[in-house]
Amino acid sequence: MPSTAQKKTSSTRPSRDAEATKAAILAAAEKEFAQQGLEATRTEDIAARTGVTKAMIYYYFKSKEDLYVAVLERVFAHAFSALNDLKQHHLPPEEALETFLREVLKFSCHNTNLAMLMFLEGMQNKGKYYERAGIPGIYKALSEILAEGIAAGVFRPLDPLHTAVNIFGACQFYFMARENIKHLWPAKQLLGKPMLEQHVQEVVAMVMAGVRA
Amino acid sequence: MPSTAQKKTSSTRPSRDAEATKAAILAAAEKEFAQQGLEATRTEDIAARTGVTKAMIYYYFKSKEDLYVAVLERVFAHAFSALNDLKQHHLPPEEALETFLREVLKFSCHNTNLAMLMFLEGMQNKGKYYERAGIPGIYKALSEILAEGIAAGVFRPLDPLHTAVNIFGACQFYFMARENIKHLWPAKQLLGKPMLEQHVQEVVAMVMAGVRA
DNA sequence: GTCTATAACCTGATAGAC
DNA sequence: GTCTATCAGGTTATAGAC
Repeated sequence: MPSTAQKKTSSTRPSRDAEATKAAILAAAEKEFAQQGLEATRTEDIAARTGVTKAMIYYYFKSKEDLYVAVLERVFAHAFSALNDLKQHHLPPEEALETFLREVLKFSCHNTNLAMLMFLEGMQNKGKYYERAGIPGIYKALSEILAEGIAAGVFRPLDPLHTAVNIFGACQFYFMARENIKHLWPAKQLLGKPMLEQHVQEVVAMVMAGVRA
Repeated sequence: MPSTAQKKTSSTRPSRDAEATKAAILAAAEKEFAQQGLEATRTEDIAARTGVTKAMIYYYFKSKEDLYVAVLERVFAHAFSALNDLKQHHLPPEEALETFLREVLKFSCHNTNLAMLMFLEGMQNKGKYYERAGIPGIYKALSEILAEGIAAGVFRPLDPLHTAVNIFGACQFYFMARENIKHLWPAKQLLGKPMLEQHVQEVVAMVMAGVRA
């Protein structure tokens, strides 16, 4: 309940700046939607987090749903297209897998809300607001890399689709369960640079070892 | 929006049976809370799913929050204590890890809402309704097994805490992302027995290979 | 134990002043 | 562009009949 609608507009965000206000609303909405999902998010909370009033949300975005779609669009579009582009390169399986993993993790580290938004959208809204086939696409891209590696004999026999899902789990769970796991490192910032770098390293190492023949 | 409050009480659930009604409410509430979280869940939807009226929820549980706590209690208590009991056995690291994995997966397969409930409770309510230290406990139990394996030389050098989190991710993601991944297997039942058994097998194989020295 | 009806409250969305 | 005031609709929770 962040109800302290502190009006620090003048310090951090110039008053009467359309672009700045719109961006601030989008950023605040992203955090709220990633935490609560579409329905449970209150426009009042987004406004408070932004430092403007509720009316501004309806001025820039015509409804809560439209704001939600705008948030998803902004966060997903870039990430998905970059992952699908990797398919063009046709690297040898081991390199392809590591490259793919690092790319997925790059996006997740860069926007730590991505995993949550994707997942809540699927679970709560059944993908109603973001079909795009982009989500199945990334699982398929990964499973194809795995299948090629098996055929080439560099990966052990495994089910490519199941393993693709489980690999994504290893990559994303850290971000999705952060409130459950943060007490494991009382002195560290879970989303700080050192911890994120270690997460990437540990996931890559475990997955590569986990699939190798 | 399951608003068809079909009154099939006489067929599946005898009218005026306190225990049956209470159990039916708990079961329906579990599904809704696992999907929507506490705030976004509507008592009306729970009632409709149960086949009774809203008033019954407040008769058996005095508030939505109390019902939520009852659901968490019922689902978590058993699972966590069983996992913590494993620590007593002191098996060799490899056996201990595989036993632990299979136990975690047994609970997740038996109650496919467990992962979602745990995770939404952490993310949305910051563990307010279910601290119990049970959640950190299971990560620590797993990381201790990993640490022992490294010391014994049977596991490769890895960060035990990070790896424990990532292993849980590989186990649980399948259940949490089910709406995102179900289209990958158009002909199969994601939560049917054959698929769950394959999930267990794939996770165990990948994790064991992923940590072995 | 179960239902219907309703009270009290909250939230998305709009109108209109500045 | 931004705010205040307000409405319509929906939600939790309760009262009281059966």
